[in-house]
Amino acid sequence: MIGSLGLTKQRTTVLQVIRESDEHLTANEVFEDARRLLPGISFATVYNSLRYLKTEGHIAEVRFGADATRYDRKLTRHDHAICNNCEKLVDLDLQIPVGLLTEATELSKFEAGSIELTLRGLCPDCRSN
Amino acid sequence: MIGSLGLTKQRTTVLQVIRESDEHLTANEVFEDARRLLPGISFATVYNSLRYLKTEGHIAEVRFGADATRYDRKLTRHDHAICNNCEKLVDLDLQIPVGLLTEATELSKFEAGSIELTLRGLCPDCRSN
DNA sequence: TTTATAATTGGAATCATTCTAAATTCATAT
DNA sequence: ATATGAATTTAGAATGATTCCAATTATAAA
Repeated sequence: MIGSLGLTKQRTTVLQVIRESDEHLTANEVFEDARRLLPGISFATVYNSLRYLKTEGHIAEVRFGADATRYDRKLTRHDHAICNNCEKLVDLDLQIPVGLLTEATELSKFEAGSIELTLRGLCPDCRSN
Repeated sequence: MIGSLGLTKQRTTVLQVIRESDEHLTANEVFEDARRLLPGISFATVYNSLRYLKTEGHIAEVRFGADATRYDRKLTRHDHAICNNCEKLVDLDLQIPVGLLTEATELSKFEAGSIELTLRGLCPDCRSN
């Protein structure tokens, strides 16, 4: 380990890949990119690292629709818009009214962790076609 | 077909199973229940029926976290709360302010379809333990 | 250094879902 | 009623994402 924080070079590489990408990468895409930086890295390690980085709060997991889980460097709260046609996923920063959060907490009786809004519709590309 | 609407007895059975359940069932759970009502039904047909019923708008699909897709009889817009600990998923009816929808549409440049809010946190059971 | 603990590896295993090809059922026009 | 073509169902194989496992290697602590 490096710096006694559990950040091995494999994990660091996986984290770097996610941080340097603007996309929401799948585990497979992370694997391909990571292998370019660290040729010997195995698929299992990528999965292990993703799990580790997620529980440590370094990355976030996004999953919508039918396809694979995607990973995201963005750690601040944010929302999503997903295209019903091409499945494109974009980030969105909305200001969620406090009242909505309290209402959600009261109705559900949950102890609130995070709140997130998802807009589904047609992305600009799919609108025009 | 029955009534020329594509509602075969297999599809009707699948729909009935979903309508009679209070839970968000996985395809596998739907299969098990459907087989009790219609012993010969196959797994593939359950999947076919789910896809059909979904595109026809008779059921809704819910997917969060890592596990399998779940199906839902509820057709009106609604929100969700998910437990970070036990993954329990509950329905929630919130009134989403119009301003939030317009803001989301403007920022994303999407043509709005639906909007949905997700609260993550600890469910009542997991809170107390 | 030895020793214990944690991480990595490659491959096998699992699980959800889709595909395929053959058999069956259905809708429609005769 | 019957023939014909289209849609549906079926069983099982195939795929794809993810996890598990046992063996090896690296790391941290004594």
